[in-house]
Amino acid sequence: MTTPLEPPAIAERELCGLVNGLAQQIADHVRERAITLGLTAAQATALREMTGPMTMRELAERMSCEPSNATFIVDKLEKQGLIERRAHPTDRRAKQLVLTLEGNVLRERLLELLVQDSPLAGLTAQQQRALQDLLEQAIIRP
Amino acid sequence: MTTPLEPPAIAERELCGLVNGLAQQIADHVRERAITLGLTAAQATALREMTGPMTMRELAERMSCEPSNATFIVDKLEKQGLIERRAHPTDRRAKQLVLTLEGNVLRERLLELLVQDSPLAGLTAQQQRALQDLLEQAIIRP
DNA sequence: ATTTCAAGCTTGACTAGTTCAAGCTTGATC
DNA sequence: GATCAAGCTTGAACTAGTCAAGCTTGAAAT
Repeated sequence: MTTPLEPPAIAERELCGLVNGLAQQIADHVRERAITLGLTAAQATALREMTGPMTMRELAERMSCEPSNATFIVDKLEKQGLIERRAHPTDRRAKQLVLTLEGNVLRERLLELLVQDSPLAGLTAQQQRALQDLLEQAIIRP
Repeated sequence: MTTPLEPPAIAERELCGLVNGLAQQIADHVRERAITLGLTAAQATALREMTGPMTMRELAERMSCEPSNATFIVDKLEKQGLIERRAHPTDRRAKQLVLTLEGNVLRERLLELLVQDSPLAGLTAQQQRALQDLLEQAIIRP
């Protein structure tokens, strides 16, 4: 059943495992840091993606989840006073999400925490650049 | 509030975003392929990590989750006849997890599917090797 | 204008996944 | 032997996520 004659497939399996491993470490890292701020991982992701005012749909797309799920997450952030649903200036159907002052402060703290002790800290700046180039090429843009 | 004087931190934020992006693509890929085999993503992960007989705790560690969660996942796999809980040969407290014949077959099919059309297919063999080197160095081994 | 259809969001029901605390059996230590 | 720790399971609780249904609104066609 073993196929020692196909080194490329085996290597790619390993590579997938490595990427998965790194992804998991990053996910764990995000979760740990988020918890210290009283956030869950999903809430932290939402906060991270809130680079500016946007609609629910935009946020959902950035988080690659369904709008109904974004509703759920934004509910939590709203209860904590981190985000606001405002009337969209041009489309009355849509909500415009805006971070509160508190939300912005927490977002900055989160981003700082995420960089500190990141799983990528073991690489030199040059290596990080090389990794970035490879990842940019690997990631399929739809 | 913005700090334009710290380019390295900004770059690392981007890099984190890239790794997260790749991780999400891989996760989506895993989920899609798993579904075609009648598995959920978590079940597929468990199957992938079952490189040989191991205890519940070992599997939980490989999946980086709590043992109780492993119980939950293994229950599902056991109901599908893919895995067996056997008595551990030396420790009567522990269970020894073993894939059934069917489980092994499905695992091989899964691993093949995961390699096909992987998000990493856009890289040449040489680039994949370079990526592997970087990831191996980046990943912290605890 | 009016109708029709699509877009944006929410709600409710449901499922999977996850953690935690509690409890049981067994192994190891003193 | 008694005690404590390890391995696993159970049950309760919660997060996250999907899907279908429904409401409001915008856009497009008639």
